[in-house]
Amino acid sequence: MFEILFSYFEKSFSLSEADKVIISSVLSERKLKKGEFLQREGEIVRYGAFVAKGFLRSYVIDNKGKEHIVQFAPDNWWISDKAGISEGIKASFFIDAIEDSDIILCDLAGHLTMMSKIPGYTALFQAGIQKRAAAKDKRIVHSLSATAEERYNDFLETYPSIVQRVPQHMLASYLGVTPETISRIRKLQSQKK
Amino acid sequence: MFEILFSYFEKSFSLSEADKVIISSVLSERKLKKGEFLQREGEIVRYGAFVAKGFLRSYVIDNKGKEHIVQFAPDNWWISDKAGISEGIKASFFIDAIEDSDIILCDLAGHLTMMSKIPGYTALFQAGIQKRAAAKDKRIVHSLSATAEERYNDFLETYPSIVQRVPQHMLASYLGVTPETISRIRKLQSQKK
DNA sequence: ATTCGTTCTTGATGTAGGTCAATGGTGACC
DNA sequence: GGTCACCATTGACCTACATCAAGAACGAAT
Repeated sequence: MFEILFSYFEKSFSLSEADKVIISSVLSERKLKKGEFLQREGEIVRYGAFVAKGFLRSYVIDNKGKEHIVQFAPDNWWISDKAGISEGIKASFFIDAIEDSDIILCDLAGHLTMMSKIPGYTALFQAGIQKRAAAKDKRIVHSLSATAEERYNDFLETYPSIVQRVPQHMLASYLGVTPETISRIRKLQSQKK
Repeated sequence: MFEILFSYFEKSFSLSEADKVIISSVLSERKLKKGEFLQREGEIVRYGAFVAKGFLRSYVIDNKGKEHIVQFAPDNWWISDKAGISEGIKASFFIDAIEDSDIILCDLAGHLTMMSKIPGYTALFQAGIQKRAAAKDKRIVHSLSATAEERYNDFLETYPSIVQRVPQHMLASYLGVTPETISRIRKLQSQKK
């Protein structure tokens, strides 16, 4: 299972055998069944997770009892509560598996070890932070200004592979609309063509 | 002007005289008149900025020609295009001054120097990244799920000092509503009491 | 003092998308 | 194979907010 993480890393930088030893000694593996939780809101956060296979999501429940999906994490994505990995912090999200999943857990110690010993990791991590921040800014602006249909189309373009895999009420929850609206948008668009 | 930055730092960690020398040799000062730009969309980004005095904002213009404010930065805040400071990247935002402002510029080299020589800075920077990421997540969820009035009230609570200083059409732009809506919300609330 | 620009207010009307409710499809489990 | 959840669809109606338009209040510039 670490092999998947290795080849993920090797898309950005090369790993020596020694690096691989460090990584596998410092991280741990876990399997999640569909529906199983990695963390619940309010629990103490210990790990960030890399999805080797499967599909996770993070979400919050607002004061009206409604779920709002914050992030999808299909294969080869990282998911964590805060940006990066911290420790002793209360989780603000729920994170659970949408499909049976194999994940790799990274705690703060592991993160720090990799940061100090594997420069490529540090660079990748920093770049990831920036990319995510930019994506969040874009999502904020979009959710404030774009129509439901625009957001839907944008999601299709940006994450075509995700659309296939999530039930559409989850897509609705991510986009901040009702499932009915997604249904109507799809109908409209199929008629247009 | 560096004094303001120093005391900002010293709220989190202590600075030696040597640290202060490093900092002031590596950063630069600048004044902006109200309305002046620090950067425009598409320009090459060189600096993150610390607002010593005054008020900046960042915003985008969408394809319908509408402005959307991404961030406000009053005294003692940082503002930058991406999370953190990078170089040779095209700006995705406009950043300009809402009031006459004194700012301190930090380029990538300065950032790296401080990261390597001043551990307190590194810690503060990391913590800042996390706080911002969490704030953005909250804003995303809010903008997808809360009503205009809820978002307005939340902004009042979270940033009471900012509300005083920005014209309300900018507040509207930040919240993703029209100025008319803000006006009506205010009227409603003043009647209630 | 007067003009002008800018911001804020208020009203009338339109519309995107939410809510509610009924119906049909589909897969899991006994 | 039938029952039972769960999910998507569709329609009728409603509401929050946008849009458009017309003043009012304020300060800055001449």
